[in-house]
Amino acid sequence: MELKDVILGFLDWKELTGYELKGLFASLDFLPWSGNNNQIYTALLELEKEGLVEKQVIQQEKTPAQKRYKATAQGLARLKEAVQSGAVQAETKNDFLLHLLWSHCLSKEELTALIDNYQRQVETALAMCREKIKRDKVHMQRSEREAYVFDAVQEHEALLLQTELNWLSKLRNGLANKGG
Amino acid sequence: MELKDVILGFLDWKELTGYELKGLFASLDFLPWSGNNNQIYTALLELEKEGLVEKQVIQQEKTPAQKRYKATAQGLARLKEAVQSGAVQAETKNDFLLHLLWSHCLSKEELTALIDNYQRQVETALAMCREKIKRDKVHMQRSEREAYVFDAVQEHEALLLQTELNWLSKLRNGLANKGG
DNA sequence: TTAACCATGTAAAAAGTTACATGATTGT
DNA sequence: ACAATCATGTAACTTTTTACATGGTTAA
Repeated sequence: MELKDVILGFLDWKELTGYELKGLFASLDFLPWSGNNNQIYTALLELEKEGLVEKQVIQQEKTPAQKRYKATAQGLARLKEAVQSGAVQAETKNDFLLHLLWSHCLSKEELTALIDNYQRQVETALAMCREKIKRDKVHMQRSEREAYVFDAVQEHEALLLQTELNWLSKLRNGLANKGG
Repeated sequence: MELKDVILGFLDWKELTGYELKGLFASLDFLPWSGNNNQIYTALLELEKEGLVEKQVIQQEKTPAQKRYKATAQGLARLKEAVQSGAVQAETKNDFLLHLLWSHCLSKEELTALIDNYQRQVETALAMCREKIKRDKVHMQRSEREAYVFDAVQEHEALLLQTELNWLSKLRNGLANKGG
């Protein structure tokens, strides 16, 4: 599933401007695009050229004009196709694993410090993740099912962080039991 | 930690050619670079220019000449710095989450089929992952500690896949309990 | 007055993938 | 014959990020 398909999903859910889409990409951590201007605005132009979205220009008194987009029928058709296509296997970039891989060059104390630091970092990330889920205003809830699914998607990240902490704890114990 | 640091780690462990490095990047799933020619050979040239690695050209009778690299003292110093620097928070690209996010456009049966397919895919990936760990010949074991750490790094991926299956199971139950 | 918000777009740079280019050897 | 392995490197392309460019409003 590429960026344009995800945007299509948002524009099927709600009429949105490029600026609002940027906000969504910035606030939803499970979206693997930064949502910078270049990505969003060029994607919208392309989607429009392909007839998958249509826009409505709204002139405002004090703030600049808005281009409010929504998905067309063809857009929705393409979205459904994308949703039903096979998912690409998830891939994780875990920088800490690389640090650990070459930790041979560290003393026992240095290695312990490395693990301690990372554990604190993950704990913080988990706390922030849970905080965000709580006070997040974005909710896809056109149906009870959609609301449930959206929660599951958001909880996914917290689960990964908790798994990381469990793995770290096991690593720490394993290293301690090996002695100095 | 960038590509050059990881290569430095390998060349501190063992003298290797670009070709052999390519093989390592292809076989170790936790390395977030494909290890294509462009990446490896240009990285090696740069590392050499910076004095972080040095090479030994070995002429062979039948196969092309080898350039066998190893890390220098400065290279090792840079590696240790990189290892001790703060790790970047892990980031996951999970395509299935995006499919799920817009699954609103699917019927109950279509959604179930989507989840079924993905579950089978993850089960296969987990089986392959475990297989690979078993028959893998690459082992960093300059010390007992390093061997332990290497195992932990390899197990990390299997743990993530198992977590994905647990999460899927919970999702499936949750959707079933909501009724049709 | 300084920063954040609103609102859209383009240009340049960096990172990553795929393809091109060469060429002998070994196994099926 | 055909594919795979060994061995190195470059060129073209795609994707992603960062920076440029503009400019009014609102709140601390």
